[in-house]
Amino acid sequence: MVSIKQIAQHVGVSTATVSNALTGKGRVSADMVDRIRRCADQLGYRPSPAARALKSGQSNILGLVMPDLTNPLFPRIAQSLSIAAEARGLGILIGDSRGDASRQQQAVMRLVDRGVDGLIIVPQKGTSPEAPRHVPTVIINTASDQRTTVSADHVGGGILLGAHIAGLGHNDVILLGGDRISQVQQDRIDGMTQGLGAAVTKHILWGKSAFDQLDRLVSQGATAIMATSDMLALGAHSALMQISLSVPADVSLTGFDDLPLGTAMHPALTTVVQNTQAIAEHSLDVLSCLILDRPAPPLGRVIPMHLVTRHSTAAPRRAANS
Amino acid sequence: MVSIKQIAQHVGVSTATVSNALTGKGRVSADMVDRIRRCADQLGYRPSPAARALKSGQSNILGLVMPDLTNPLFPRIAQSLSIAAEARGLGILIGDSRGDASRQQQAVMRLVDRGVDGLIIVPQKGTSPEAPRHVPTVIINTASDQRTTVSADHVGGGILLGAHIAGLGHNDVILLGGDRISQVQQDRIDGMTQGLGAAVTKHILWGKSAFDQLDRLVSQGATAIMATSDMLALGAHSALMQISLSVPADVSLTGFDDLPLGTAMHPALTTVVQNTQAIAEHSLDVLSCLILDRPAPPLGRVIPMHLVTRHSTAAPRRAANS
DNA sequence: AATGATTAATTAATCGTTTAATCAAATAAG
DNA sequence: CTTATTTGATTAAACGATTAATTAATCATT
Repeated sequence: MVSIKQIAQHVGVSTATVSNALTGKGRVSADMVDRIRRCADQLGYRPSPAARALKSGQSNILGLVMPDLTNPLFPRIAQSLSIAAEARGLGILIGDSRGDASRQQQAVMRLVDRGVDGLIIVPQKGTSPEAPRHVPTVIINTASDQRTTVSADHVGGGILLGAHIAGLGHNDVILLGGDRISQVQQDRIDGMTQGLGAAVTKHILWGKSAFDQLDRLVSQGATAIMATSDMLALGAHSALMQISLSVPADVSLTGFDDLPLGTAMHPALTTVVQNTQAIAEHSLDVLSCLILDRPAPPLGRVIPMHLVTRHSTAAPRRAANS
Repeated sequence: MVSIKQIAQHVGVSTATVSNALTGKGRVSADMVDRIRRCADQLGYRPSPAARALKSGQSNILGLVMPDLTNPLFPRIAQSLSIAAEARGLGILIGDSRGDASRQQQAVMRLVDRGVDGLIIVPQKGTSPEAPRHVPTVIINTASDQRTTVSADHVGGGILLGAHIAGLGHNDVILLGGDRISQVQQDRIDGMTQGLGAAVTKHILWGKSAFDQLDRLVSQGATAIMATSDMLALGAHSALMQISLSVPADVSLTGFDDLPLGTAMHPALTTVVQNTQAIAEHSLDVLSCLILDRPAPPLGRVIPMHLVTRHSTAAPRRAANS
């Protein structure tokens, strides 16, 4: 590999001058800069990241810890972060926390040992990851998580959906959660509850076993099902079809997150999107400030979600119990 | 941060001795090793990756370039790679090639500039990424791609599915591809064609507009639809339901890749899984050899796929045209 | 007891880059 | 014409770890 030393030799100056010329610091005459630049890219010089990291104490690399990636939302966040990081000249080292909290902790440690400048953690549901004191960290979870610096407004998203469903005239609704240990899902349920308003009857069910109760509840008058994720909504849709109920004619259905499958299924799913781009940008803004020890990064910011109305929701066939 | 130098000072020896004691090289007395070890973890010493990388010329970091992550299979590969890499003491730096070939090329360059020891590239469909001469690279694509060192056996997977469908007695089948530019999908189609055998009538359709033709082809006698991905299969399923055809009673349906949505939908999708774990392991084996300049890494290996029979396939209602 | 072999530690150089301190030459000011 | 000041470069140290070469001390051998 060609180093600054070789350039120095070629041009006949000291390495310090080469460094100064290339980084634009110190005093170097204009035409010397020119000669050095020319020589550098003629020789195909690429600065050594290791040497820079060693000298500066900064790797320009961030660690990203993600939960099990089966949920297609996480890759989207990862991608947004990757794009945003790249724009800031930062690299992203991935760490998988697959499964339990202890592995998550291990992943954090490994990344720190690799010399990352900062960490972005999307916690396992129900866990509280801890980063070493001296490593700047941003946690992306949900607003009601006290430690969180950045998150989508899951409650707000729920409100949007709830208001939409209530606005269509539904007044007996099933709320479907996947795992009650997840604070995100709790917040979504809370939001939906708020959005629906006090007048609407609500049945909150958790887990896949809930599918079995759909039949009974619908026959007792429920006219809409609101799931805490698109995937769950797909499952509910399948369950409904088994008992010959159609969406949205018999039952309206909503999801969360706007996954690709939401447009692949029929009817296309009414759902709520989070602006992963904005979350990524803001996470990095905060993290950059923390790393540079800059004052008062705007903490606890919440990124609004947006309603995507498609064809899985409609007015109820007739008012059920009122 | 605590360095080797501070330990040396504490214990009252030279840094060389500390280094030797900690790495187990050179000559150090047993109890000196003990004292140094003790002091090291009392002070909370963590070796500097930057310094090591500078001295050794190896970063122990691999670059992973992935196409647009909307396809949920890629995260799964990323996760498998991440786990396999970790077991080998390697880190993974991600690069997003979102969209076009030129960005993919940029992503490769950026990773190389960050000093990765090697690259793993999952190419954009229809592109030929190039890594700089001196950077060991493994490409994960499909066996018919000449440059590829590792891949799932997409043709074999297709054969498995084709044989399964033919074995059930179907003899008029629709093959559904998403994008004909993708070599992977071409191979899958080829495999399915082979697996079905010469006696079966095949209609090959590409793209989402193909959904419109399903009605006609089925009424003309087609009894099964085989898609090149689970997502596409979900789309087909929705299209079928719109024209009141049920799966598998009226039409059998198969996918590819065993995505989570395959079990969320009803009936659960018959599909084919790739062993991402094995692909990851083998990729890293090959890459490690290339990096260490070891001889003859087993090239062009193909990892078999496995059939997952669920409830979206059944014997045709009655033999259509024979 | 003198020589050689072995053991345990140290010295010093190195990886590639940055940067504070220094220096010589040229220019400006008195 | 001497004294400041500015300019453009160099020297040398530093970042943290590794390692070949070296030295000093211990032990065994004849």
